[in-house]
Amino acid sequence: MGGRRATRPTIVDVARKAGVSKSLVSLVMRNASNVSEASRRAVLEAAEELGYRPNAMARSLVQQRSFVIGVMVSDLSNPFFIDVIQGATDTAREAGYRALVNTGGRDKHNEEDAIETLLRLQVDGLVLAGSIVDSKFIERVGAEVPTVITNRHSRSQVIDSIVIHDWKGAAMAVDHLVGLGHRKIAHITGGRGAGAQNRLNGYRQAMKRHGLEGEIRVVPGAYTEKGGADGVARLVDEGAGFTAILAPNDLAALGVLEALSARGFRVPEDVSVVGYDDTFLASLGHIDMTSVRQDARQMGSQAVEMLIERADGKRSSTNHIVLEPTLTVRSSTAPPPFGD
Amino acid sequence: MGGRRATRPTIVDVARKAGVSKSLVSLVMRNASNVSEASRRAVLEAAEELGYRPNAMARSLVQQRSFVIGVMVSDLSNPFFIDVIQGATDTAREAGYRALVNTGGRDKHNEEDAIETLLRLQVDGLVLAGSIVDSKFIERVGAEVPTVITNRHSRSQVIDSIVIHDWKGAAMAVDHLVGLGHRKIAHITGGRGAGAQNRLNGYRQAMKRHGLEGEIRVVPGAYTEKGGADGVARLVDEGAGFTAILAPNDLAALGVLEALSARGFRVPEDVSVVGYDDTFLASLGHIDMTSVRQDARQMGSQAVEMLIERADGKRSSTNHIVLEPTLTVRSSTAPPPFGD
DNA sequence: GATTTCTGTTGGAACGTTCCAACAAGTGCG
DNA sequence: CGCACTTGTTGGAACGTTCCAACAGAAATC
Repeated sequence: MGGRRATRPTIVDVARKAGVSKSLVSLVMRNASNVSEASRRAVLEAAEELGYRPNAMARSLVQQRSFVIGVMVSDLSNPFFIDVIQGATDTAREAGYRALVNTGGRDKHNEEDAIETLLRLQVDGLVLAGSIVDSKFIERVGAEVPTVITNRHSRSQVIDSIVIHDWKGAAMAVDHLVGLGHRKIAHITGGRGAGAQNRLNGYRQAMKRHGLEGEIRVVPGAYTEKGGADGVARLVDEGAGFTAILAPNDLAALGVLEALSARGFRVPEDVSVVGYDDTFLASLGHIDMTSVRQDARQMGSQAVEMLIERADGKRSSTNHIVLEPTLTVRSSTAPPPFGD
Repeated sequence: MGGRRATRPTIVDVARKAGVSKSLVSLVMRNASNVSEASRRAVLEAAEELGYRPNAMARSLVQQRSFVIGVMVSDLSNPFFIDVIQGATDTAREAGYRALVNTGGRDKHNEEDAIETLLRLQVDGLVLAGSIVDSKFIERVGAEVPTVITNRHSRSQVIDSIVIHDWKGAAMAVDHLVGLGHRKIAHITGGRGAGAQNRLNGYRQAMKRHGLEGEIRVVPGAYTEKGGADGVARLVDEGAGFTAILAPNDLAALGVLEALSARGFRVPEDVSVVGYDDTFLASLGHIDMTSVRQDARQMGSQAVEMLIERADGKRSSTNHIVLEPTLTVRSSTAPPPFGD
């Protein structure tokens, strides 16, 4: 049962069967123009019968191009990156490339390993989505193959980058809350997560701009549910009041919601909450949370476009792109309680 | 800026630089045993200096093995499959293989295309996670390369399969609810989704087994938030009472929760809700939902193990594995309201 | 009718590896 | 000392494709 798998037929087998040269088979498979109808049919028929499938490795070996774009994504469990992948995949497909995903699981060593694997497979371009590996490593990689890094600020001369303006996103959230009448707006940070530092700065600046310098409240957190919950615990322990919380991302915001309700705070009546990333989590009916929207799909898509430009030799200068965030307002934000 | 990328150094360049033959370089790179310390060092040094990186394509071409396992996942936005990928990736890595992910986005044509791409890359094995392509197509694929299909029942003589006992999972949920005292247990189905039919059958059988044949209530739904919400609307419209709902998966269950709360039902005081898959969604503190647990990671892991067994020629019989679900009880289920 | 151009086809070199049979230089043993 | 064995190294063939210069035959041009 199952049986031995026959070795796969090669171009030579097809040629023999169709009674032509292997070169002609090659031409037919790439549907070149100067092939007679008769030969074309004979070849296709033979190929079909044998179940022939071109060997992409042999092909890239001689062509020196694989038409594969590697996507190394640090953290698959973050819905944000899933969207990046989808954008990259679709755009690659439209351009005649394929996107292959490898994951590092937020472990530096595994990430390097994943990148190494993709490089050995001779990918034509590399998207590093939220990678945590050293700049030095990335720089070396970029010298070998067109590379775009996302969600991480870069000044490299070699690597293209594409980020969403974290600073501005945080500021927009603050503006929204201030517009609703809030003054006591606290921020739980994303720790050493990608973009967290800029979001923090954006928060600070915006508070100052609104003359709320004295109300700045920052507690350390992380890009996880627990990070958000811990942040709330800290805020409450410290005693000073707050009427709104800016979380570092959506997952953390969920932790915030949970921790608040456990402590008897109602959202948004007592406290307003703003998430970040606007992943599907924020849009779940049961949650329906205001969140800073980052267009992850667009990000993946544009990253691939940049790579293909480079691969085709259409560009040799380095691009650092900054996308604009927007704010998706939902029902987790409202004016502060009376008297605050 | 950016500059022209030099062509990559090959094994011959390293050999020349180190003053040895390319064969010896090859041996060093695969760290073979019979190499003198002196040569080894010379080679490694030269390789380092040139930034040499073995070309995996050339290697697989001659070895007739790529040590790559392809994972075609139909729907990246389902957290369940993300876990399957993680399991597959980790297990592959431990066994000296790499897992590369390609996605079809729930589109039949794109899925076939994704599979084709992986095949042309000469993967040593293929995991089809929740694929919706024709059995006929899959059967042909399986004749070429070791293949495991997950979450889809198969009787194939060629393709291995690995599923979780959907029938039993649904029955466990019913048992749990009956144990709490429920009788009016409704089921919202997953439509044509993978495993949905079996879950439905499991529900029916379990109801009968408990002598609740007359209480069977089934409404059509889908594996989406909307599917769950629509199901609730239907149940309410139809008028007959219910004290518990078995959703077809977690996402749908979230829709159920939302629709219930919009209609003024409290969970679990008025209605108990059970989800399916036990993804991270169910465990979110804010949601904390009882759900039928399917060990997705284990599934991905075992799929890869089966592939490697085949690739190593250690097995030629076909395996159809059925994993056991368990029930994770959380706070969305409780005894029915008094009097029901 | 000779030359040029076009059309369709071809065999061999190349891509960057691994495999393999063969070898030179030691090392051990009777 | 002669022989067998071991250790370390080697060049060439092979993997399955594409590229390229070259070709034969037909069609077009003078």
